[in-house]
Amino acid sequence: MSFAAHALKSASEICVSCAARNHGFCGMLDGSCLGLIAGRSQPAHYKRSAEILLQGEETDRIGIVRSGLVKVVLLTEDGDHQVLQVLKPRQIVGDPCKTWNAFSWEAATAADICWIQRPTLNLIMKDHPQVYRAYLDVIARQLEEHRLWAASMRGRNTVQRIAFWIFQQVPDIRDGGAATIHIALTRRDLASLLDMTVETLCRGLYQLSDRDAIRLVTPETIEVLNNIKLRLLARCGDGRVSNVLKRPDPAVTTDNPFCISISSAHAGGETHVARLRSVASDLGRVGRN
Amino acid sequence: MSFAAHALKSASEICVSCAARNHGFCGMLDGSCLGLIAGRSQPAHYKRSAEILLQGEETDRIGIVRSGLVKVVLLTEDGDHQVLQVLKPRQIVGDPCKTWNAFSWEAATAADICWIQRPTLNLIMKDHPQVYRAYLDVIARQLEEHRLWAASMRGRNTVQRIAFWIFQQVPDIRDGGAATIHIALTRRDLASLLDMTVETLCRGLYQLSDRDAIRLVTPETIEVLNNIKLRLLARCGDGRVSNVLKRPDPAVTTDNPFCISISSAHAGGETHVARLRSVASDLGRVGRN
DNA sequence: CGGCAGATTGAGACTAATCAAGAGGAGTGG
DNA sequence: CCACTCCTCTTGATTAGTCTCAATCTGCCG
Repeated sequence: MSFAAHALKSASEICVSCAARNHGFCGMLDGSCLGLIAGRSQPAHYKRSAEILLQGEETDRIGIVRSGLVKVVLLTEDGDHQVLQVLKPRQIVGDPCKTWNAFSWEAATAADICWIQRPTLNLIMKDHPQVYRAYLDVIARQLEEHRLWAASMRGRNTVQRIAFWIFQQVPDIRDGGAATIHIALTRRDLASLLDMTVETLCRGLYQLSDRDAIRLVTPETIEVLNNIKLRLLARCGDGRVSNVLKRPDPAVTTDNPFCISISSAHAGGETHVARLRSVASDLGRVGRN
Repeated sequence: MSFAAHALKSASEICVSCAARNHGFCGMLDGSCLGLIAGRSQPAHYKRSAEILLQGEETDRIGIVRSGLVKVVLLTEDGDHQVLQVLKPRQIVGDPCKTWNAFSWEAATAADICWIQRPTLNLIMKDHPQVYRAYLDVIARQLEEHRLWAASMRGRNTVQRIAFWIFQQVPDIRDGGAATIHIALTRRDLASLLDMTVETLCRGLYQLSDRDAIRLVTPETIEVLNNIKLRLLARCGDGRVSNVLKRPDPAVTTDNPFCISISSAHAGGETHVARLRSVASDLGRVGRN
């Protein structure tokens, strides 16, 4: 009992500083429930490129990313490893329902994982259905995120994909200002995530640099010089983008039409799509079919 | 009460013939729980290419595919349709946790959907936590499936992707035998799913036909003449990736399993690539030649 | 200092998109 | 019945984009 109390205490102390404490899975649980789980969870630290879960192995625990980045990789028969997704803090490592892993999970950076034994979680779940709810919510978000990511990679050439990724990394939404971002992933991992070769990634970065959208400070550090230009490069054909950028269009610079989120893409019906299409044609978007 | 009893009865009758009855979401529920849900569900029929859920709209219901194929599409700003995934019977339509839809769901073929109002489901869930469990399981499977699909599309050229897709459609695993499969999707949808243009899809199909792997009976019907050749053209291993990796390899289970993924891919690069290349030549590259 | 792994740059080959056009089928209206 | 349009499927020629192979450069560690 004293052990349990001690465990509970230490875990709670850990939870205080945890990024996932008030958000995601843990954030959806109430105090008593969180205490139960916290008392039975085991934090673990992983160095960069350490294996967290190995594809094909059996595991009876699931984890929550506390800090760092975790990549979901598929090991193919030819020994290649494909980065499918990069998980950020608060997201879940491992497959909730399967005993064996369909993928490998590796630390993309130094990372902390908070582990919970699956049987323990199942026991808690019996008394606290809200755990299911929290779990479902996080997994559903990861599914949506992955679908959106897959969609983002489509219909974009390599430079656009790179620009899009950088654009997503920019912490603040303020346009025009300069932001310094740190590329935590290696070139190899980033290239695999963006589905291209390292060489192409490298060339693409320098293309963005040549166009004064970003500045390559060090191989791991880039500075976003022009966020608007970056965003345009992320979604438009390179040919006519420069033309658009040369003539400052107030409609584009201030109230950028690409700010329109996907959710509202169909709200306006015909006229909305028509308007978007006209904008797209202005920018020379290379669409398919 | 009599109405409820009637609804329960009719729904149960529908359930009897439902493909999802004993599998997936419904299959994980026990009798009483299933009865509760069945009594409150509404079946609906959709014609091919009918909108099931519209991207950006709000919905308070989720659906289960009873029959037919449902495509998850993302409508881009330029009015393009991107097919992200194709859902088969027993899978779930709609986002479980969000009130607005991040994607559109459309009937890829004539399809039947079994709808459940979200508030109703939430009420049932309070008393029957197993519903959460079932729900989580199905969503997790869809996430895994989508991740696997994304991985399958990578590192394969267009002909390999087409061959891979056809190979997945073959109902039986019997090698060597001829099987006739029906392409339920339109060329446009299939091309979008495989991330290529319709022209490329068409050319690829005829390349497979020229190599006597398949025979194009009608535009919608193809006959698999040589399943082994098809699999080789798809660049599939003898088994699934997981099966290969499931075998306990002492080199893998040591403290540095990473050596087989990254290190060997680079350090032993020459010989490894050379070996793969020889295999590839055995399989017959689908180049122009 | 040399080895080593990662990052960068260059030249060439080749895949797949684009543009263009023809063939076939389904529906419509005269 | 035909002509007509519209759409899907198909094939051809061209070109841009990306991968491959190769070499160079960098920082890091023993």
